[in-house]
Amino acid sequence: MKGQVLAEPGRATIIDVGRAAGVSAKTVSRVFNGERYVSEGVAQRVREAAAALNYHPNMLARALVSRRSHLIGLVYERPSPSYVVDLQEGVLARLKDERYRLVVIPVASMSERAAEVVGLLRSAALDGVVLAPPASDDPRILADLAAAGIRSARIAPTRDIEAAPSNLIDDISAAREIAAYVLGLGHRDVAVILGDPTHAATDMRLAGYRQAFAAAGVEMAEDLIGQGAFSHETGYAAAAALLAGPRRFTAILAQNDDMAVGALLAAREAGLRVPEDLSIIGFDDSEVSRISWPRITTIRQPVFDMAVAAADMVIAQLEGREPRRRVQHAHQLIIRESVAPPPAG
Amino acid sequence: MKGQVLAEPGRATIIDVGRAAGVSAKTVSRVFNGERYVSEGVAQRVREAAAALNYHPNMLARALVSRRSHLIGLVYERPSPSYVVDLQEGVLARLKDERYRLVVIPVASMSERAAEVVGLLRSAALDGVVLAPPASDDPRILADLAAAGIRSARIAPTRDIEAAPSNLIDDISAAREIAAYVLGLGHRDVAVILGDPTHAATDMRLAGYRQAFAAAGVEMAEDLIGQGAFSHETGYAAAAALLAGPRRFTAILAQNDDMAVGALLAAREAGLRVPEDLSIIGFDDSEVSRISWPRITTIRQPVFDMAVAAADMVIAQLEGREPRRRVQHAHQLIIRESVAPPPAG
DNA sequence: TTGAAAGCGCTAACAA
DNA sequence: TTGTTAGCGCTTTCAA
Repeated sequence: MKGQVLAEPGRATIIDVGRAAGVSAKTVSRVFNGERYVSEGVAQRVREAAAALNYHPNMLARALVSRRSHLIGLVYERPSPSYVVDLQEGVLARLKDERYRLVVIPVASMSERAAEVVGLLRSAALDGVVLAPPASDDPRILADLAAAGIRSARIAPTRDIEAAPSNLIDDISAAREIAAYVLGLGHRDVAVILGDPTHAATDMRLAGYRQAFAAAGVEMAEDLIGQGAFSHETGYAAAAALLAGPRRFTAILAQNDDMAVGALLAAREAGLRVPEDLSIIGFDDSEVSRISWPRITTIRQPVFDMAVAAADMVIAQLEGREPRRRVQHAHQLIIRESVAPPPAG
Repeated sequence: MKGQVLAEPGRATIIDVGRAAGVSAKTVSRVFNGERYVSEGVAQRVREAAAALNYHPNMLARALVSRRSHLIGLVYERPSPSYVVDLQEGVLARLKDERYRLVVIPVASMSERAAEVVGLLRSAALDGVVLAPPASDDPRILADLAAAGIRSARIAPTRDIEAAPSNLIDDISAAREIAAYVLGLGHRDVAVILGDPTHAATDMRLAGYRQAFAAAGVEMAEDLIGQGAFSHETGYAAAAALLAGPRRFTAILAQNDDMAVGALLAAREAGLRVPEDLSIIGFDDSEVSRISWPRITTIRQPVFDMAVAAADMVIAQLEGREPRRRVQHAHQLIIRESVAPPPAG
């Protein structure tokens, strides 16, 4: 029995391995980090000793000395489940095989955000973060992150596009296209359901709709603009309110798919057939748009790809490479069964 | 100029704060950890110095010395987005205000799992993990976790219920109830769409169906049992195959809601009305069951609550408290519009 | 190609 | 009530 004993948790350290292999701790470190200048014989001995002792490097110690936690955060405000999962899977796809881990940081609401991000900065020891809306548009968050030396990349920001690496689609053009498609089918009385007003996409998409109406020479009815917040429930409520109002319309432009599906339910309850009596249009091409009935005509926004690219931008910065500053991702009009020409009458 | 200078990252340490406040590092540590035995005057000075230096504790250093990363993992195999999000939100709800962070660890498939979990053990420095199916049923994973000293709690395990803290519903009874309900309406030719065979819930739910059939004295048609894997697509495919087969049936028992919605699509494409011509039954009460049309009759499984409880069990262990070993959560039959008595003919 | 010494920023244990 | 001394397990000098 020597005076030195393994710590109670029984976890072997680099020193134990070194002792067992008859080398210094530094040499063990070299082997485990794949550094050059270790003779193959020594490396072999070290590996055997490590295996025998069931040694695994302590990430916490590594993190302390290297100042790298290998933790990447994903900050988002809970929209629909499928959007969140697309986002996460995209980031994870890029992190895979990279030694980085994903920490999810959903924030409940605008008001909570400030405190939430302070907490994020102070306590989470993140190396970098991917910011989804609306955090991606918050100048204060960007400033705090930069001040704390936390790398970031953004999904769908609309302001200060150059402030941090960005991944975008052209929301205005996309909204214009889909509205033009609807108007092109002959619709003239078109309702709109807006998303959360704190998300900049809400304004951009509305601007795109307006451009399409202007180009078609159709007046947009301001009293047919309902307010939602990107959820199924708010889409349902907004559509129900519009349908209960005095003004008739033959199509609804919802600013995302969840609200479009909510509107679908409201239409059914009002006894309307979709698309024969009422056309319903979404945005995002999220899973619900594909599994609803009828399936929703929408704009495909490559959330997964955007998340992959954002994660890549964060990693590039962490590795000292220059990240791409701004990637414009392609959107696409997806025509499905929820839209038809307006009823003859 | 002293010889000692702040590190380039400019981040103040506990020593800098101590120097500025005229106290030792340990005293600063006491203040920041809310320990007793610090006079209010000193505490005040320390706080002011910390604020002036923009000091924030280094979590990595804390983690090293306390042997706590404050990271909790969530291991799951990607089922539907709404299930995943329910799970995450449940864990996060319990972690909120607890200084723990959630690291998501989706594993692609059974085969990947072993290596994935080895990686988890070795590299992620997790304090604890919540295991969703099918990881929650894997004895090897449980053994490895225990060996590594990582606390765990499980969602919906079916084997070795006492091996680690568990959260369950009574899948057999639940499946029996919903099948009994369908048989009670008069259905006799009932198809089944199974979930992923590697998930134990698949077997349990089938067993429950069988019990109901036996109790009703109805023979279960083995050639009406289709294989799915819990996804919308597999539900669609399995239902389409059954509908294309020779044998008629008036109801489909799908083992989750996603597959039920897939079956709904297949029924529509086959020109069948749901529920007039064909009843469709799901399981889980996930979001899709509420937003589909018709809405799906299903069994409510409180995934969110189970995740909250599982996170609580992990935290209890980390704090040295005795966790609850086994919580049986209540399920509930949710009757909606996708089921009707069999057509008269 | 290898090792010794120093220290990352913090806290536990003890002393004052 | 406060401070001192040792590390946590690893990597980074720098020397051999």
